[in-house]
Amino acid sequence: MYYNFNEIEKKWQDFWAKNQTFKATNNSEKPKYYVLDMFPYPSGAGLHVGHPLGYIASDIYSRYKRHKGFNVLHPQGYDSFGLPAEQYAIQTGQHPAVTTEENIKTYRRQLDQIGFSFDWSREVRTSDPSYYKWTQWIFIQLFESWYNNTSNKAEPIDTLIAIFASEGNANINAVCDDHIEKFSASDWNTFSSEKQQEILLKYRLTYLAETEVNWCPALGTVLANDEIVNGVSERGGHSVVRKKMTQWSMRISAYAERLLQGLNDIDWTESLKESQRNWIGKSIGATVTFPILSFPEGEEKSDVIAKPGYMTGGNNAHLLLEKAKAMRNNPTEAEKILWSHLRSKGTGDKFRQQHLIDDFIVDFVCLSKKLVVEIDGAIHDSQIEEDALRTQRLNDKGFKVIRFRNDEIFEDCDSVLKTIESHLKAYSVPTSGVRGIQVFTTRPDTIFGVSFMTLAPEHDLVSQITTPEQKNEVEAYIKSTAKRSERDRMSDVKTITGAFTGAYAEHPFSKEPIPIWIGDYVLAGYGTGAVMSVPCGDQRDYDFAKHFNIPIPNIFEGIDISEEAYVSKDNVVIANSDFLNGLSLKEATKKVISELEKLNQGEGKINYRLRDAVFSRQRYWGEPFPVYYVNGMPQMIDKKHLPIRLPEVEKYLPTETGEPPLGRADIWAWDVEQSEVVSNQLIDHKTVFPLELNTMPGWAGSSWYFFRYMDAQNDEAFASEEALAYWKDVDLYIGGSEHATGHLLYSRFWVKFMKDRGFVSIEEPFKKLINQGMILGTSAFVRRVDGFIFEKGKLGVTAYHAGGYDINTNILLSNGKATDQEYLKELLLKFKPNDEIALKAYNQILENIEEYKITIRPGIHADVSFVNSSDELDIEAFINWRPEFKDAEFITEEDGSFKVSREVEKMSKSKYNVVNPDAICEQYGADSLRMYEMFLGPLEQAKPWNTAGISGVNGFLKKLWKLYHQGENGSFYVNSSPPSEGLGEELKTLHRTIKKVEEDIESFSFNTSVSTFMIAVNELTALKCTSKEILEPLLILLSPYAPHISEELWSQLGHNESISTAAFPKFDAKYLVESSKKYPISFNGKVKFTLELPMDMTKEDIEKTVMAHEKTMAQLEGRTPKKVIVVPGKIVNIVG
RNA sequence: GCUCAAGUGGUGGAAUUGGUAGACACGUUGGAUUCAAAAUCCAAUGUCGCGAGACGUGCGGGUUCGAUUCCCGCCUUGAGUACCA
Repeated sequence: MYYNFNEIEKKWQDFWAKNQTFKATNNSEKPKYYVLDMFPYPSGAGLHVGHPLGYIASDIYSRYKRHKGFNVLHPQGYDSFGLPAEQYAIQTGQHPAVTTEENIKTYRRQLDQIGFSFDWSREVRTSDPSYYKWTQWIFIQLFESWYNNTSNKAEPIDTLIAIFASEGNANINAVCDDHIEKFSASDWNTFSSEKQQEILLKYRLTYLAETEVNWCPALGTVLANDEIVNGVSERGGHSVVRKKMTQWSMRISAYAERLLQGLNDIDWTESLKESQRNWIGKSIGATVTFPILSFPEGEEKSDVIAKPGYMTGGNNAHLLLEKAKAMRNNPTEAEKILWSHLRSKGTGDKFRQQHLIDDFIVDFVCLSKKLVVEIDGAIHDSQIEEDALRTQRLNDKGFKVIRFRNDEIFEDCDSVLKTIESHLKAYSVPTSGVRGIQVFTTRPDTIFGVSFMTLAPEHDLVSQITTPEQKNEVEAYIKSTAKRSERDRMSDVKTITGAFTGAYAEHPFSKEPIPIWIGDYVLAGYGTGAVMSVPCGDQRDYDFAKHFNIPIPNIFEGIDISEEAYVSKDNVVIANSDFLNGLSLKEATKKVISELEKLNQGEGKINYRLRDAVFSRQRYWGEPFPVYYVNGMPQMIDKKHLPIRLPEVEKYLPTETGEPPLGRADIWAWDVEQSEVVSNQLIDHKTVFPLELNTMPGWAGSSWYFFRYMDAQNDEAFASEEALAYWKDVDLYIGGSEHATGHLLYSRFWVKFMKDRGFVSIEEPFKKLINQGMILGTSAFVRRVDGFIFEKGKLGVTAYHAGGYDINTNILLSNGKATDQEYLKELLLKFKPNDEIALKAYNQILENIEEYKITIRPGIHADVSFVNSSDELDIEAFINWRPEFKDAEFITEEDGSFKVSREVEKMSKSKYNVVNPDAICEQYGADSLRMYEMFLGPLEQAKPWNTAGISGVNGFLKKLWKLYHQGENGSFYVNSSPPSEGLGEELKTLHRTIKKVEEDIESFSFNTSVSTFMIAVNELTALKCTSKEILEPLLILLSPYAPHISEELWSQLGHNESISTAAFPKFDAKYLVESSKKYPISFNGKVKFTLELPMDMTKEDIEKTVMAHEKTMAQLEGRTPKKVIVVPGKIVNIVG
């Protein structure tokens, strides 16, 4: 009987499926263990050998844990919403559900043939309505929650509404939008429902907000940063513009600190934690507000006008403006007098008269300092209450109101003006940053080193502050940077660009004017989109200042900044900084923050880089939102009507008007009376309303799927309380590091949220996480003579230069020829360059040809399936595949073979180096594939695939089979005789193997345990071991790695039950006790010979024996050693 | 630039606490078996050297009786990140 792996593997895969061998139960006496693989997307291309690496590792661990007596949950499913299926649908018109179903079938077939111990009864698919019902449900929970900073957790929105109704929002300490107006309880209660909803949206954990996106009009879609190359879309090369869109966002920033702190409690690799830490990007510093000194062109462009929201808007404002104009033309006497003093910057600041603010026409206003001056006639005495309300409203808008009586102006206009001037002077910039430039800095101590400000070109203020003289330059600059993607702008450090706005800000302390520049090294999305530039302390600011000839004041004592900025935070002593002189970084920081707070121009602040996550996608193939709109306000559909199913559309493209694909659906409106989705034609905005047209992003479904596996069929809840309480969290999670800042951060966020709201009891989803390294492909290249490259000088050392020239030939060189210098020189003579300059260089090179190394380019990718393990190309197959080489000249090796050159690259279709596991399973079997993938090297390390090596593990399995088939004609033979004295060596081998394999699995060092099995089988084969006492436990050790052959031999040993739950053999150290040790005897640390001595020999005896040995004498040649070091059980070293 | 890994034969890699560097495989070479091939088995295989021997874990130092392992400096490669103000 020979080892027929195809038959055996099929047999046991069927057996496992039929008997549901790996079904996990939700209640068990055994301890639980949850092993999870990262959610696969079922792509159309199927699996290549790189994909199963992590699955094999997790499967080995799962099987091992079962042997160790755990109730193991090891599920699998599909993250089946996603772009590729949608792209395919757009191209072919096929419904993504159909292609997804097909792809899943392929995946399942491929996974099954590798023999994974998944509990398929718990399979989930994110695109299945019974699954996304719960994704929608969680979305609603997020919508109905807010983050209470005081309790430091998410709470139901009802608690917030209750507070608003009883005390307004003054004392709320919540994570919310910036610049929320203050309101009282009575305000709240008089607000319209829309107004209340609008306010609540600013507090909800998922909310609608305007977000800037990369919009590609031609594709009708939003692109990610890395989908844009050189300012145009990667696909198609269409132009991309930055556009504001209203989209759902997730307030993940609320959890920044907890996401950061949580990293300390989980067993992940340091590098992974580090990238999450960087992503969260906590920095401690201060916000500083720099007032803007000049609003050229008057303040018409100030935010009062720029944000029409400040007016009542529409018809009303239009009427009021007319009225204001009339009032302006008919001033009262007092107004006339005061205006004569205020106009034309009589007080130093520009005033306007009869100006419209909100619903009010105020007498005089200085917009830049937010000061309203009202003159009250006699009539005002009778409307004190109305005036108080008016003042209150204006205050809410940030204006200060001062009132004078008519007679005050008539009697003592000077003192009136003085009062006004003192108010103008006292005006301090509100910290909201509305009237100044707000920046965040981690180095507030360097504030006296500020010599300019830099705004991101997209900053809102830019258009408002730019002077007419600078307008052209600034606009041209903005235009030129808009073309560069965020990534381009950030990676290109060398090109320094920028423009001066003509405006100045005021230094908070020195009151000096500071020029305001714009530069694309400042990014709008980070911090406040503005920087206080300290050229002496920041290299980017330094380079910018040098480039534009901006002064570089030095504020560091004893530091030379003539060549570069002093960016170090060590040994800082502040100088030239007024009240900060002589202070250290720490002292100065503390001092400056307290001074800023006194001025109301800044405060200490902790900043996080983590931005709220955009949650809308303009796609078809994703979860629909359970949301409809009433008067533009989003409404959640009641949980009991979920799921809201994805509607049918006739095409998967955006609509002609640029709406997402769901805009094409005919039946996509919500009837609140019937509680069902109905035809769009019925929309009347009374009982039938439009539904949300965006869908959810890929990470929605994958942020909580690990809970669904605990109770995958549950209709009543995303998982039952019992299941959640039993399985708790994932004990071991294996997957790629590419999810470091996406999936792994978002899931942690959702889990923390779900814990806050009491839906789950855990704070972190993944206790231990391992990244498997990528398996790389070994590409094959057919080398074509298309030019020569010359390298001169010491290769590998710094000094060498390369040159070369191109030619066009259809000559293909076998790799041996292509690397043969003599041959290449011959070839060189045949192909002279055409142009004169190259010819001259060519002749020079020929004269000194010995000094050069000639190379040619790698060549053309050949499909690896045409190449055998000795790198020989099947020329015929190659020509059939690439007919353009039909007439090519193939220069072979001396023996007539044609060799390719090899290079390690990412495994990818486009590089023709993909190896399909199907072919491997067919030729060598799943057990060989499993063992070989592990044998390749450490799990976490990237390594190249080379199919040739698989014959080694395949040979091992054959050898193993033989070990159990030492009977006549290779029949099964295992001897169950009791252990005898002769079993000593065999027991030693067994127990050494048990020890090593157990240690290796526990430390995820699977590659070394494969070697251990090989050694064990080699030894047992040499010992001709046939004893059941040895061979039976050996199978259990092996079964996690090679489950099929283990099951087969296990059943041949007479077992009727699967090997999968057999208890793991117990290691017994007594079998490994050695009586003697072969000591390496070294002289000055170099081993010269070995000497076998008893283990129990004392140090002194060892020394004596060694010194007396003839080989020692020979080594010493009569010298007397200075010292003899004896480490019992280890080594002897003789010095001297 | 920063952060984190990693540099060991022709190749993948091993050496878990400082103690015989190169386990285990692949490949290569030679041999056996075979009509032949596949498969299988045996032997050799770090480099230089006929040999004794010398040299060898990216490079340069250091600590130590002894360093792939620890320390300092540098170089290279890979991954992540992106001027985070």
